[in-house]
Amino acid sequence: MTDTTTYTEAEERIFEAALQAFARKGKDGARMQEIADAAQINKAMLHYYFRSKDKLYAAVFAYVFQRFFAGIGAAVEEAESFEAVLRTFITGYIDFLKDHQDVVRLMVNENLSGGEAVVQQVSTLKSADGNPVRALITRIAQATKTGEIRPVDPFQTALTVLSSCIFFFIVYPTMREMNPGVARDRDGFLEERKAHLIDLLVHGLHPRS
Amino acid sequence: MTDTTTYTEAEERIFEAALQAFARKGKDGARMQEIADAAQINKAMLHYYFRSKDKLYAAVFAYVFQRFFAGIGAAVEEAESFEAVLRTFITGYIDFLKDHQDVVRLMVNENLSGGEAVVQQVSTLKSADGNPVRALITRIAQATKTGEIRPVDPFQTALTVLSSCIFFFIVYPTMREMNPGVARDRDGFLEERKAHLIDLLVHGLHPRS
DNA sequence: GTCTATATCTCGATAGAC
DNA sequence: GTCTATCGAGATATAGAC
Repeated sequence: MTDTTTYTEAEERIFEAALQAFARKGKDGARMQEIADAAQINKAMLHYYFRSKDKLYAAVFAYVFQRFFAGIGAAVEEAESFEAVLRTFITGYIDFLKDHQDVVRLMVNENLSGGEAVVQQVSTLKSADGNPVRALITRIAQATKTGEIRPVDPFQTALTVLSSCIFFFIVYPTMREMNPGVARDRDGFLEERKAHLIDLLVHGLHPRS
Repeated sequence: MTDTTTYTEAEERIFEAALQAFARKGKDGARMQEIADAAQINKAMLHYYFRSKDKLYAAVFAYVFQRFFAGIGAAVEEAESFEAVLRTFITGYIDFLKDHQDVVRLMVNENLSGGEAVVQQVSTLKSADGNPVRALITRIAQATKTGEIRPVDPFQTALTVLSSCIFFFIVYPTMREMNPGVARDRDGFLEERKAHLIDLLVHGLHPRS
């Protein structure tokens, strides 16, 4: 189930509709009928194309999982100084998340309900040796050895960076309610967020006497 | 629906069972039957006590919402230096989250499905003037003015601190899969996490020339 | 207050005509 | 490939005996 999988026009619409439904209501909460409606297709055709709800979910999740980590990978590649890595990563990943919010929601939903689908997908990353999280961790470890940054735990640091970028999109409804300014100028807030995170992490990781 | 609400013994059991079910499978995915079973009660009694699934969910969410922010509040109070605030908050809040993982899951689930229940609850915090997130933000703003820390955006900083503490618990299944060491010694990992976050943030916020 | 039995509805899935 | 009609499982909710 790689990225090379191709779909017909109808299947594409189903896919997008299913992603949106599963992301908002989870695997159990989503309804085949609403997916069919959103895809402008008959409900019977949904089963004709994807056999069952489980199979549809599995296909959508596999797609989302690859996307989620591809977004990370694209941001780590090709950067010289570690500060440039940090800058590129934070900017690139927040932009990616902004454009793929359903991807985040589905990933989180899957984790909340146990994450059984995650298990199989993780092995995909390992075997391909293209795990972008590991790439980020390795890059951090490298920078601690060269003295480019303070001696920090690479795994913890990577987790902190990811947390700080992703969490906002998860709790956006609460954020919006507590600080209406966030909703009034969402893009502006996200630009501020990038700057804040780069500033905080560069200072937090900078070597000291 | 304040904390002063009292419940009978049976209602307490229902409450705990419902929290667990809603947290793992969401409002739609959770089943009244499984809640009844877990509460060691007849399914009809569930409706006798709480009328409907919607009302049960509303009651559980209100309880969880208060708990979630009370956990933040308890950690901000009574600390002298800002570094002490940071230390107390991170230690206290991670410990709180560790002991109330279903609270996190339910909060996130609600946000993923639109967060309609959040709207009413936020007004509760505002009117009571006991919004602990605002307290944290105020404390950060204060520290920037006295020069105790660098001039940073208080809202962004508070969001970063919360993100870094909470996110791990949301994506734990994925973490465990990518780094089995996390599952082998969970408590140890969380102690490391506290130390890492305190270290990173203290350095990141420390005033510089 | 407690439980059994059941009404009512909704969902996933399929049969079968076209 | 496409659609209508429907089956059967399982869900919420309630009626009514005790």
